[in-house]
Amino acid sequence: MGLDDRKLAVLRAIVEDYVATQEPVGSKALVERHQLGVSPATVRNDMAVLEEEGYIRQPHTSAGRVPTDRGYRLFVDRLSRVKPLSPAERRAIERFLVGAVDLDDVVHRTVRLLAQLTRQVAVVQYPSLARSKVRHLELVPISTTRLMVVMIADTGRVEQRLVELPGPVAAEDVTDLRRVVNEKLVGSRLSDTPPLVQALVDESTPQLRPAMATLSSVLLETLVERHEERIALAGTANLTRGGLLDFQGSLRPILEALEEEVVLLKLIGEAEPSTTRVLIGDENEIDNLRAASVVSTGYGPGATIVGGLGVLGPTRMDYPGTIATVRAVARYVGELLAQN
Amino acid sequence: MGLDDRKLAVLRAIVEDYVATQEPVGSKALVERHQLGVSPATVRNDMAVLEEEGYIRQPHTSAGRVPTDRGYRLFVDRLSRVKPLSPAERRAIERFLVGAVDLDDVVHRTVRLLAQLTRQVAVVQYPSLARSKVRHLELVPISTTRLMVVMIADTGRVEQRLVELPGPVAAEDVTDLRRVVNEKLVGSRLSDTPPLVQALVDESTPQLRPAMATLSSVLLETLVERHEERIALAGTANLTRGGLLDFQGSLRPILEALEEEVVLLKLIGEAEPSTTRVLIGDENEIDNLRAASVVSTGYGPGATIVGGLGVLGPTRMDYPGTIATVRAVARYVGELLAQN
DNA sequence: GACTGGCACTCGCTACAGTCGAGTGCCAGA
DNA sequence: TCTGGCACTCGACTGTAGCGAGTGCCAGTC
Repeated sequence: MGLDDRKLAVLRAIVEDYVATQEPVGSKALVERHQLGVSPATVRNDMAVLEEEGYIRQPHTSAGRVPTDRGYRLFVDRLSRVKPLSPAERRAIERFLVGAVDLDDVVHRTVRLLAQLTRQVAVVQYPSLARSKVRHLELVPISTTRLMVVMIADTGRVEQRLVELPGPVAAEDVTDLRRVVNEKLVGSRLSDTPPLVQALVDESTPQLRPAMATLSSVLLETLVERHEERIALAGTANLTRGGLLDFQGSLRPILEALEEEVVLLKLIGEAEPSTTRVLIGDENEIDNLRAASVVSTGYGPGATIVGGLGVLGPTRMDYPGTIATVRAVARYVGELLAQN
Repeated sequence: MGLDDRKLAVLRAIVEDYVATQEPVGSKALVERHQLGVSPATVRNDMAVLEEEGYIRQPHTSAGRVPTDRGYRLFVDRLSRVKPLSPAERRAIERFLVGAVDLDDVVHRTVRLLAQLTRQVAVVQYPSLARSKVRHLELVPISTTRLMVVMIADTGRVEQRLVELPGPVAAEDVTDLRRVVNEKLVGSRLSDTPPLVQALVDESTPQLRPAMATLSSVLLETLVERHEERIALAGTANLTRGGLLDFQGSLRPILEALEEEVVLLKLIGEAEPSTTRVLIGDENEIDNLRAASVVSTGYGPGATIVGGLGVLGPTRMDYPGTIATVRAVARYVGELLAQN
């Protein structure tokens, strides 16, 4: 088990070279390209140990070595420093994000930016409703028996839903409904609302009760229970970089997984404060993504987290660079949101 | 030039066989699989003529024939009948679309349905704002100098925008603004609003004028000029069907094109009433899509068109089936929208 | 004149053999 | 513990040969 420093250096060198060239790396080439201070033969011995421990493997005899998922894991955990971003990248981020006019715009710009900087598939979750507070609820009568409910969250998200009322409701009653709903719900977290919403119905006047019952059930159902998360995606074309070598030749499972919102949420939606999560290959719970790695983190104004963002790419990816970019973008987006 | 009936039958058989098998089709196989009533030799002669006219070609000598874009065009225009949908498909459409709770839901369901039925990439444009009428404009104060404008269109689309006011505005003034804006704009087409919006400013009281000016410029800019179109996409995984044979081996350009909203809009956004547009390979104006075909049509409540939808796939696609499905889905969606 | 059967020809595909070379494992020696 | 040397492995590439689907052409028939 004892991996001395040199063996670790060899592993690091293998990962770096393989990521750069996409070709199995041999002992001779390694010694030439890195100052390891030892001969190829020694490196070979180290490689044999690393292979036995499961950090690298040979695609076939008489070929160089390639890192395994486990090897990447060790590399990420212990052998790499997060690269500081280049000034050019910082500028790119700022330039890209400045001038966003609303939340939609912010999210779209962010996801494109991430895809472009990392040259990978980028995923951004809209601020989660579960973590948002109600800023305002607007009721707009569409007809006498139809209401459009527009909820504005403090994170900037706006959700609307059509409500079919059980019977006609007068304009004054709508005003009443609006007032009551806002008085009770504004400022509260959506995930905490169920009792509040229930109270709404109990406390309404008999006249308003039927309408309020429908309204509150729609609110509960669409905003809390089936809590509507949104996701933006960009950069799928990046999957085709590196020919067919990555993803063992078939993009199919990856593309399929990317179409499932549930899957995406699972990938990036479980963010914890100020952590960057890296899932490498097999560590991924989703079978379709066993050939991919995901780097994700949470973002939000200040220290709170309102959503997740991240990128997905081949296990053979530039982890230090990707991690740095994901973090930086998340931080900038957080700042942007804090300004609202 | 004279293509007699048999030659046309041969072309039709070639297209059908090639679409089904994805392999160049030879004279012998053709005669066996279709009742042409002539010998392979005769078919060969016909093939030679068809090739000379540019309807089919040989990938290489000593291989069968493959339709050219021009061949598909002739097939679509003159040799195929639109297949009626199977009852199972009709049921699938109804089952899928029933129960949609709002426009977002309708669009998402539609695009997934289309992708699933045609087994191709599906694209659905949200009802265009340019073709929508204003149903209601809501102004929600976020702070004393910030307003959220929520526009609800008669097509069900809801757009919101944050407006930074030049100075603080009192609550009563917001009420005034809301009343005025709604009085003037409700019921009008957004594309017709520029003069109306201008009038809004001219007619406001001095007190409201600065706020109204900002508000109206935002309205103009975001809803009319840079008229915000939305697009939903699904089924990209279907691009990987048929191995690497379709799209001459690289999905890259296709995926890139699909990421550009502008491109997608161009593809499906120029719908004309009750026409199904078929663009085959080279006919496509977008270079990246020269290896693909697009089948698109408009949809909307009743006879009006509010947006486009369609699918994109390899030139080697089942045109009759795809056309039928696209039309049917568009019709159902139209009916669904008409109910609102 | 249109169609057919026959025939020589083309050429991609597959299989097989041979060569090359990067890379390895192992071992004796420093 | 490291190193240089050496035999070995095996994938990648090359060249050759045979197979067969498919063609174009032509002479013959209805």
